[in-house]
Amino acid sequence: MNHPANKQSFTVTTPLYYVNDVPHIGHAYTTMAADTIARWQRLQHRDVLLITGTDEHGQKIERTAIAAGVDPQVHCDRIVERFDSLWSKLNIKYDRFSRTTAANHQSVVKDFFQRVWESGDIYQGTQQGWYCVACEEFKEERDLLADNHCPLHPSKQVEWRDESNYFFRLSKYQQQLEALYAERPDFILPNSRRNEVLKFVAQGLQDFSISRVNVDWGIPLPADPQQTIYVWFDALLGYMTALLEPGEEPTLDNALAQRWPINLHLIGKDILRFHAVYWPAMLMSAGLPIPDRVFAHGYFTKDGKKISKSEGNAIDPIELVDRYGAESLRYYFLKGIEFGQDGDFNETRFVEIVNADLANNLGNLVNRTLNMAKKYCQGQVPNCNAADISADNPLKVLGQKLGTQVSLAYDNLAFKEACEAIITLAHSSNKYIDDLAPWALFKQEKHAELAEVLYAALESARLAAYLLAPIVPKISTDIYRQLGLAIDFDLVGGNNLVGSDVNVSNLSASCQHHLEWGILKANDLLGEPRPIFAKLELPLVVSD
RNA sequence: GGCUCAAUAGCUCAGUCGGUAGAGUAGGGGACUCAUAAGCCCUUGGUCGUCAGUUCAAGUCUGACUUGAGCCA
Repeated sequence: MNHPANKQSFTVTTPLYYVNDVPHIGHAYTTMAADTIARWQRLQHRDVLLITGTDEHGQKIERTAIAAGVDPQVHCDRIVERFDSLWSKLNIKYDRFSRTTAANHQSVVKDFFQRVWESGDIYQGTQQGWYCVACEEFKEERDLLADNHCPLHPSKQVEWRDESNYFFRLSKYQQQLEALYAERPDFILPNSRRNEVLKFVAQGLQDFSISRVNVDWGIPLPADPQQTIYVWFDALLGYMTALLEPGEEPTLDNALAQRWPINLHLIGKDILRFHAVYWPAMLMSAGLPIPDRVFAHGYFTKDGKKISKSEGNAIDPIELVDRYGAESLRYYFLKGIEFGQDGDFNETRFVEIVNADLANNLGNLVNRTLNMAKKYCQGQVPNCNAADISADNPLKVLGQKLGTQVSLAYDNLAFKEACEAIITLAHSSNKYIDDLAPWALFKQEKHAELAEVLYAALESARLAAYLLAPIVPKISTDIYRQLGLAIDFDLVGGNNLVGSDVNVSNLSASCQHHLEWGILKANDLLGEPRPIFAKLELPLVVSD
């Protein structure tokens, strides 16, 4: 993730989601993770751009709209609204929402197409074969199910196509791609996904078609306006369009002037091939630098079973967030699942994890410590400073290492590891309090010792809150407020909320050293203790 | 059919260079009282998917197999 040439800026993308259907839990997962990374980078004083958006062209959209009796653009607008409202519910602070139907996107696509055209990598050819509209791809006959049904869409029949199309000379880039993977072993992560790509490329690459005839809902091909650009070619370029400043003249050069190449593409494992093979090859052809990293995360099962429409066991993210709230969901998906591996969503486990960590462990730590400070220290930070606390105080020892440790975890997208390290500090703090029994120290009038113990515990809670802020910003803000620190972790970046720009620099400046242990100042006024997280109720067990 | 990854406690997962298996959580018990019946301590849980091989020694290395997830335009 190092980006020496442009160290202060960090650009991360979610996929541009295909608008053939309303958002599902997978969309929410990728976007929560992207938002967490973006928030982390902003806290580290980087100039962050979080890009999300929608991919709106293609025959599938056209047909879905027609079936619903609306204009494709109307259909897209409706779905986009659903996405945007979910992002708002999940407290996602994106900077750019890139739509492939936006006017400026067409110009960028034209410019890019022109570059690839000039490098001689586009040619006209014929493509015959079975086409699945749902996949927007040609299929090999041997892969089809009985009666020409698509293996990925068993309810749909493939259609025979015999088209004159334009092709991209992917085959030309096999060696360059293999060199790229070899030179940059962490271009594709995790490793298991990288292996898949390596094998795929080693089999030999075939040129792929980048245009469609008889699809009106798309961007006309500059070289032949009778055809439209294949959705994937179009969609990947949406990342570039997103880099344009609002109102800027929409040229490719302008789009790439500031932030190209992108630091991180976060994707689901289903679209790895497009991002790890086609996309870098397209960029090579256009003579452009390649993004730093493509990270493919896993899929979910629900209670151990594959999620599918026919099973009717889809997880509706809107229903979940309405029932449990954004902070719980964000915490569960990032702490409860190893990022990069497949995970399971189980409601009981969800409630258990969130309650154990956020209410019992961290929540209770904050609450009990503040209550003691209120009773024993007149509601002030105990009269003690970090420097006065001995170097072998267990919480100081842990706290001084934690910032580095958690930074590393976030930089590696190891969210689970980050949470575990933070919760370990909270546990150690609870144990430390029990061991030293401040209530007894108070009765014995050992005020200096009492101050030290409570200071160490409060400061550890503060550090935990700071480090968790990218995941649970509202809880962190609440803990900070109770500690008497007026920092709102939600006023960080993101153009989808009014007034945020102003606050970005203020915020990262106001918590410049908060990664370190020992920020609370002796005798500062504390806030009123109040539970930071109300426990969730276990779902009723329904027997089938 | 080819390939990738996974399989360890009820659940979710660690397990480095091969040296007789760990954590969190859930279950059981205890002492405490500052606290959200939270926290702390102790504790019950494992033939490490199966079978072979290499080795003084295999969760770990090798091969085959089983099951699951995925990729093969």
